[in-house]
Amino acid sequence: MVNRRRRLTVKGMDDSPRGKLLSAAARLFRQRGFERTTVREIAAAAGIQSGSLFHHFASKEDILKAVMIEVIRYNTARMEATLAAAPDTRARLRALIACELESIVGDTREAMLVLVRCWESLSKERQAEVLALRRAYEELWLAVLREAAARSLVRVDPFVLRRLLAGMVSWSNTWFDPRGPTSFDQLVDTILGMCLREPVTGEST
Amino acid sequence: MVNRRRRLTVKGMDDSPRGKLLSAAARLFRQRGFERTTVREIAAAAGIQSGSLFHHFASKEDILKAVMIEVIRYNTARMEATLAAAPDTRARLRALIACELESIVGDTREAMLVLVRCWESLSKERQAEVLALRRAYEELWLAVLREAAARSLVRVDPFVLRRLLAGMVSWSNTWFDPRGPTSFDQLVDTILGMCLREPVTGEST
DNA sequence: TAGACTACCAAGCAAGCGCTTGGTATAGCA
DNA sequence: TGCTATACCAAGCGCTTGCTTGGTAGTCTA
Repeated sequence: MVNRRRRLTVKGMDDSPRGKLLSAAARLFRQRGFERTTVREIAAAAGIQSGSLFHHFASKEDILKAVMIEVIRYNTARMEATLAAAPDTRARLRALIACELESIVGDTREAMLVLVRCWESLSKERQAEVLALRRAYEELWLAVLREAAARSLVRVDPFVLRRLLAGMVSWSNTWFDPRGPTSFDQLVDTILGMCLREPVTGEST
Repeated sequence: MVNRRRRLTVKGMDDSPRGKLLSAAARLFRQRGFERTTVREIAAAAGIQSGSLFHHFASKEDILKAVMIEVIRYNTARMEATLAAAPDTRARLRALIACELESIVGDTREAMLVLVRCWESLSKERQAEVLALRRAYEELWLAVLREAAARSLVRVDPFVLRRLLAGMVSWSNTWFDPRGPTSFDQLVDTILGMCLREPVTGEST
């Protein structure tokens, strides 16, 4: 299902001049943080001079926003496709966890870290724009969690459970190593098991 | 037990000139981020001129490190005291969760957010110094989690469980409101219930 | 051919930053 | 009294930053 071996380029971050800038920016923002990444560095990483960069983006902050928007779009689409293929509520819940974890530790890791770590560097206006897009993604989550609660699959209130899950998955970027003792699927099942009313068979790690 | 109504000053951040600087810095770093907080702003918030600040700290980054060290010390001491008063393993696990949550959403909220959010702004050398101190705190966690696993109180491997818990608790700073529908104690019990092998009675939110 | 569009270059501006330097003032102690 | 330590002030240094400005070059279309 989800290809975890290859770190794919986020859609929208292709080989066009704009795409190259976004890719370079995502990587540098993740490595150095937004504030400590200069436009000269981004331009150099994309193979152009710094003044040229302002032909594509009005400001450094607009680059940050664009990185965030691209990764949200990509992962929302993936989540929708994956949900559509899940046969029941429990499978859909597992798919949510797996997709979000994949976005954080897999192919869109860099850009997702930018979303989480550079959020405060975005102005309130731009945050609002990004949040508007993020809302659709969050609705996917809440719809499935409400369904799971209605079927007594989970014990915790959907609002709270979503946030506890977001914490577990987001934090995994600080420690999860797919080559470590815990595999990706094991971690997904562990997290799922912590949410379900009854333990999952064979879920212990 | 834990006083959650009053936002206490972190020890070490008293009314001395140095303490006033640390308090001001913690607040500004949390509000603006490390990079976007200038030494002029910190000095002004503490009631002095910016040049004077370097009498107390060698660099801006040393201020950041000091904020982190103070909050780790304070919370480690609190955790130790709280654990000493817990009668059994389950109570100790609950105490860990409650203490960490209190540090994140309660009295040391500002400084804890600085620890989490400004971590990347610290040089590797200083990160190592802070981590050395943090290790004692993490050992408190792992000791209790190992005990819980040995008594079959929890299903998940202690190493993994600690990290999933860290995610849930850390992320709570983005959403938890003590005046909201979920109380502090309810949230503690919810998180605890997700860790235990058997559901906690009356734990649903 | 000329104009519009895309994409880039090079130079440099204005603002702001962490930190230094040379000083003053006060308190405590021998 | 003189020295030391603590704590502060004020001015300014050298450097960095995001962005502007004036330009060149290539492609496409009427």
